[in-house]
Amino acid sequence: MPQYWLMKSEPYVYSIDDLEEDGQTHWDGVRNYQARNFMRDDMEVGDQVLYYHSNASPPGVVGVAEVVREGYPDHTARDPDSDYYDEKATEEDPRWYMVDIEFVRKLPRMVPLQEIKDEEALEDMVLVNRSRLSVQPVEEAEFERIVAMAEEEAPE
DNA sequence: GCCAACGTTGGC
DNA sequence: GCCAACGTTGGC
Repeated sequence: MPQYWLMKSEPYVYSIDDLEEDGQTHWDGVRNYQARNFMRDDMEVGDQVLYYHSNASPPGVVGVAEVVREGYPDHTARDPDSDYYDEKATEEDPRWYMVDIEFVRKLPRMVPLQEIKDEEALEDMVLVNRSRLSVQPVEEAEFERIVAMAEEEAPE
């Protein structure tokens, strides 16, 4: 049984189209402990990911990806030239981790954050209640509901 | 561009 | 270990 997640990316930095073009990518640059722990400890190959565009207008879920490599050290933390460099990261204690994800598909339409907020079945989503977390768990029913919403017409 | 929410840092 | 200051995220 796969688990379900939501991962945020700013489309100007790395969009679903970029992921489609690349096929797969390292999810580097996460510098939040809670998000790191999910990647390091909980994500498994085959898990399904809702791909979310943050800082977009409107923000929302745009596609699906899949975990293809489980947590391993984020090498950008030890690269002084990287924007994500962290002097406290060492080989023995890498401090930051990433996973690899693969493009699965774009949804037929974006499901905007506002629609997610308006949907009663989604009121417990982490996205709605703790908006800052960039890697977060999603219930299977929530995942399926959002995918179903993308198959439907946008509400008036 | 503003600013609220919230996570992290560092002085004590 | 508390908590004020500070920095970042991300919606609007």
